[in-house]
This record gives sequence, structure tokens and C-alpha cells, in this order.
Amino acid sequence: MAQAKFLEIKHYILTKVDSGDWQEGDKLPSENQLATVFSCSRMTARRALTELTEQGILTRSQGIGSFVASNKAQSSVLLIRDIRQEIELRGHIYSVKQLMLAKQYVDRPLAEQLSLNEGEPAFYSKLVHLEEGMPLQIEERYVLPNRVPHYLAQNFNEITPHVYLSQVAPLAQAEQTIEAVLATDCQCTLLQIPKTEPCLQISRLTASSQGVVSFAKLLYPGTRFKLGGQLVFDN
Amino acid sequence: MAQAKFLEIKHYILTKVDSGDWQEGDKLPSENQLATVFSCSRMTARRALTELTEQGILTRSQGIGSFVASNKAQSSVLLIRDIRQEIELRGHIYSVKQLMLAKQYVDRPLAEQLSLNEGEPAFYSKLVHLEEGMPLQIEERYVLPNRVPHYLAQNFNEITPHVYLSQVAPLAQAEQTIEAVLATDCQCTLLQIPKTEPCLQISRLTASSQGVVSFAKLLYPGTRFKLGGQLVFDN
DNA sequence: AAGTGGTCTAGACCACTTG
DNA sequence: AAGTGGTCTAGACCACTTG
Repeated sequence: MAQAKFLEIKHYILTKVDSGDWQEGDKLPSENQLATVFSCSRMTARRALTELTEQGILTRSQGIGSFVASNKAQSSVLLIRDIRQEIELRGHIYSVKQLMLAKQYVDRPLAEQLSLNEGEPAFYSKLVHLEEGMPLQIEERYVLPNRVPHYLAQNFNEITPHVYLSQVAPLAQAEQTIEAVLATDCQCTLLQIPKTEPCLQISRLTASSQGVVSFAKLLYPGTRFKLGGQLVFDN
Repeated sequence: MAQAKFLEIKHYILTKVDSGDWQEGDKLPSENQLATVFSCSRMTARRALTELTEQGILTRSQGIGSFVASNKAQSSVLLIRDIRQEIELRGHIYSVKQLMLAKQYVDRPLAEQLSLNEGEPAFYSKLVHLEEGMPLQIEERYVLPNRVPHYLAQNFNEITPHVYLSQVAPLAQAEQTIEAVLATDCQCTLLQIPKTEPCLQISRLTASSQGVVSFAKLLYPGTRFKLGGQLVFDN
């Protein structure tokens, strides 16, 4: 199976929603209609709709239909913003130190997360992002070579990995965990912080509509960074 | 249909996990076995397993089987879940220590956030939530008396502030920041952690459709808690 | 009455892991 | 080769909503 059919249908719907063809509140084709259009069983069309509903992109009502969910309804809790833009929006000077950019083999659990086979390497980058010359974030990132074949050829002094990846493999979904941790000695040196300073660590697996694209580990000094977000609820 | 069969199967599995009959890492019956035991089709048994996997309770591997997931604390950023339910869903024992519950005058900036006038008091509660007897969260909360007049009469051994507030003033919106901080001496004692342990602090202003309801400060020990979440994007 | 989503069946073929 | 989960089919009956 080249690509699962329910994924194809999800992708189709996402494209319609992203492009604005289907606006907030618009009614989608019914399960039966989608099944006819995609020549699949109703259960398969249904799976696409169900998963998009779980992702907060659609809402559904028995007897009525499926609809494009309100944009603000559930998403954008933590909008993933570009760190460079964030810093520049504060009117501050952004700079970056590139520490590494290379092909790298990853350990088993990470390989699994990235859906890499045994022995396949990932592309790896390690950067420090600075605000007014002060380190604000260590970014370590593993990227899938087959999704982003030219990753290693980029110059991250000119474009951040996040912006580059958004261009070549638009973010459709991400899964992340946020923790408070102590930095390693090496990280403390890079961030120019004392060993006792608590840090915020974000581990994020990102995916485009085609599937997993990269895994990023972002480390912020606790005294210089605060993560903010708005939540909006239905119920 | 009295109760959907896939719900019955989910409940059965949850009971097994909660009771400790099935421990972290234990292998579950296969889809086919469950289908036989519950006299249902494989697809129905499969649905129960799939949903529990999405909820983070199971992990599954093709060709190998389904397993009870690691209990490592994890919760969603998107969904504000009840901490008691979160703990109990992990099959752990929840308990709570109530440290304070009183009328209290707040400082200027907080009063402004709560839209309180000069001289008006807020209701204040301070609790420690424990998982298996270990402190997991210090919850300090300021509540608007005119929105929640009976807050001080509640018994938070029976119902968490979050659940109570959801009942009397359903959450419509929230604004929060997440930081990595060091705990104060007093907080370290309450959380039973060393002074050097980084903590995750969530500061959350919640509002119902009527307006601001409460301000909560939640403090988690970094070694016992991880905030997890799924993000979905428009762009 | 016709259309919608919600649940369910009894099969099928597949990819993957293990003995 | 046997067992596992992943995908899919072509039906079915149901509860719910609307004309």
C-alpha cells in the first residue's frame, strides 16, 4: 500500500481547509459522499473524518453533518512561532551560532519515532539562538532525509530551520512535551547560565501532511524565557 | 444499545490497569483474543485498543502486541484535564492536602487581572495534590467571590477546585504561561524535593463566558511531571 | 421519508516480528 | 509458519435531525 486511503482523504480535506476553499463552519461532504468520491468504503472515509475531528479540525453532529471547526476552538494553544521572528518582534537583535550540521545515526527509540529503518541516518543540526547576544535557545533537530533531502545544504545563518522546514514541508501537526530540567554542563556553558538554573525543555515531533518530518529538542534558560498561550474551549 | 461494546472493552482494560492486574509493560490480549472473549468482531476490540492508545494508556507494535504504557506523568496542554482524573487514569491513588481556604486580599497587579476593585477580597485556596502519596502539584488559586460565592464552603477532599469550578462556571477561555523555576524553601518542603530541583510553573487565568473566574498557580516538580500535548495547525 | 453520523460484523489482505 | 497489529470492504441496524 503506497499510502493509506484514509490518509489520502485526510490530506484532501486538510488542503481544502488550508486553502480556504472550505471555511470555518462550512459543511463537508457526508461520509457516503466521500466514500463515493474516493471509491472506498464508508468506514474508511469515516476514519479520516473521525481523526480530523479528534485533531480539532472538524466538528460532527449525528443527523446533521460534519463541519469545519472554528479556528480558535482548540488549536493555537502554543502557536509555534519562529524564534527569530519572535526576537525581532521584540525589537531585539537576533543572531545564531551553528554548532553542528551533519548526517547522524540515531538510537533506537528516536529512530522509531522518526519512522527510520535500522541503519538509516537522519540529518542533525545543533544551533544556539541568541537575543541581543544572550543565548535564548539551544535547538537540536533530527530531520528525515527523504522528506527534506537538502537540509544539510542550508545556511542557517540566513534562515532558521523552522522557517526552512515550513517551506519545504509545511507543518500540519506536532506532538510535544514540556519539562523543567537542569541543563548539562555543556548546555550551561552554551547558554551562559549557572548549573542550578532551571531550564524549560520542549521536545517536539513535527509532521507535515505527508508524515513525520523532524524531531526537535529546544532548551531555554528559565530566567530568560516564558511560554505563553491562550486556550479557548467549546464546552 | 445500552452501552457500546467498545466502551465496555475499554472499561474492562482500564479496570485491569487501574487495579494493577496489568502492570506497566505487561502484554495485553491480542485483538483476536479480545474479540473472542467479548464475542465481538476484531474491529470492535481494535477500536477499544486504538482509543486507549491515543489516550496514552497503551502502546502497540505491529507484529508484537499491545502493552500497558509507561506511567510517566504526562498531560495535555490543549486540554486542561482534572489532575485527580489524570492521576486515577494512570491507575494511581489520588490524595490531597488542603493547606488553606480563606478570604484574602490580593496585591495590586493580581487584583487588576481579576478585575477586582480596591478593597475587595478574593477567595483563596492552597492545596497539594498527591499521586501515590508523592506530591505532584501545589495549586494556589484565587477565585472571584461574586462569580463563585460558595467557593469557601467546598470540601476539596471530595471534589477538586477545577471540577467544582467547571460545574459552577464552565471554562470558556484561559490564558497561561509556562515557566521553569526554582521552588521556594516552603514549596520544596511541600513537594518533598531538593532545593535544586527545577519545577514547572503554570500560571493560568481562567474565564467563563461571563468573564474572569480565577487565577491559578500550579507548581510541579520537574522530575515527576511532563506536560504533553498535540498541536494542529492551520497554516 | 430521507439523510446524517454512531456502532458493529465477518470477512480479507498486508507488513511486521518471532520461533 | 504462526501470530501480531494496520488497513479495508460491503454490508447492517441504529439514533438523530430535517423537511
